[in-house]
Amino acid sequence: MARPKQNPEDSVKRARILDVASQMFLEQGFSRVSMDAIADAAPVSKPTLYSHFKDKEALFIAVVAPRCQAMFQSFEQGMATEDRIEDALYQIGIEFLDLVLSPEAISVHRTILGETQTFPALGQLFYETGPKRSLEILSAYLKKKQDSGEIKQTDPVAAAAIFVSMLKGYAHLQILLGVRKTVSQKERENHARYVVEVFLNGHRA
Amino acid sequence: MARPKQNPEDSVKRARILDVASQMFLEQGFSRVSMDAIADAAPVSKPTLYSHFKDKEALFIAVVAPRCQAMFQSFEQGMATEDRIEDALYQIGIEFLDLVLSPEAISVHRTILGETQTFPALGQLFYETGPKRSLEILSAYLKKKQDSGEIKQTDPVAAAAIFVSMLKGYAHLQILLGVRKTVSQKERENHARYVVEVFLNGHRA
DNA sequence: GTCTATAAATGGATAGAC
DNA sequence: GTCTATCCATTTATAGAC
Repeated sequence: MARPKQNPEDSVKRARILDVASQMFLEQGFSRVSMDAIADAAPVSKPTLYSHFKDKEALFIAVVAPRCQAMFQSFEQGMATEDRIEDALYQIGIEFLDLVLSPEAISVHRTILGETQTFPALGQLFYETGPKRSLEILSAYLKKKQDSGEIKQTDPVAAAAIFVSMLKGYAHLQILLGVRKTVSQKERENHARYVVEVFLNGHRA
Repeated sequence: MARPKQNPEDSVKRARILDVASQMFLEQGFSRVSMDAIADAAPVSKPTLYSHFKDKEALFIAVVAPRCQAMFQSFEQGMATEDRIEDALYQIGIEFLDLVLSPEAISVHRTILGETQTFPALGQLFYETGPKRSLEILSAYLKKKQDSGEIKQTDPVAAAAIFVSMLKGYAHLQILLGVRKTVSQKERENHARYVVEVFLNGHRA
């Protein structure tokens, strides 16, 4: 973990390694990518590779962990809008869909699921920096709206979970499974609108 | 694919191979399991292994494909009940949860997601024998209820998708990620009840 | 830190005897 | 079909020169 030295050349190579390793791991999964292939693509020699990362597992974690952190940050910000609840939920919905349907997020999601058995800590990390954070933020928002009487008093966490689950819907699964490639902007909008409607009908005060 | 011969000994070994390969693949994923390990665990020699299955990929498909088919059959049957729609949806919900939260289904789901890049056909197969079938059956049911005026006229496929997505909820993701191990019967019942309520409120005629 | 070269182990797959 | 034994490519990881 500690950077080997202060040589500026280091960080360049280290960055290159992380870059290609990231791409390859997220594309092919942990087991199917060899350290040789990473070294060749970086391009650095294998001893250099091993001077930066203790072993293959360390490199994998160094690649995937920051992705988990970064991915959900954009989502956390767009939550502060003070519109009518219909508009706010719709906006949240669109942003959430843009996030979880992005090729980046799909790759991370798929890769982590595939290696959950091997790296249990990674599944935990992903969940806590991603889905769990989203749930906390959204449920806090819903709680506020419950207290102000705009929606019915129910378990805000359960409500948030159901909202997010509806949003993901079948499209997310289809893309994860490779059955379809993209979801058009128009589809996202229609879906988000529909979800907000069902959700609000189910939680009217 | 063609059975090598009619020797009764064959099918026994073949079954043993499929049995241990199934367990190992679903536990560890494709890449992490070696043909050596399978042969050792069966236990058969490697040439025997290769006499039954052309190569590792063929064995993997022979293991996973039937699981996809089998898993969802139980679900398809419980659909014919003629209760009030509240009760029917609740019953469908419970059965669906029992299916997708079972260790078996979780293993299959996780394994296939992990290997989707490598075996695109498998993702397709899983989707079509599993989620797609469920969607078709449920949406046909909802269509009937729409035509009889019990619920609002909307796109029945979208409605079915949203219902199933709510059912899976966060519990499914948490288990896939290894964050939690089980969901108690009581939790399933509460969740299903809540989902049915939200769904019906959102689709009242 | 970086390289070339290689160690040591394991992977998938097969030859040839029975 | 089944076995023992083995081939050959590839894997992770390191030694030793610069």
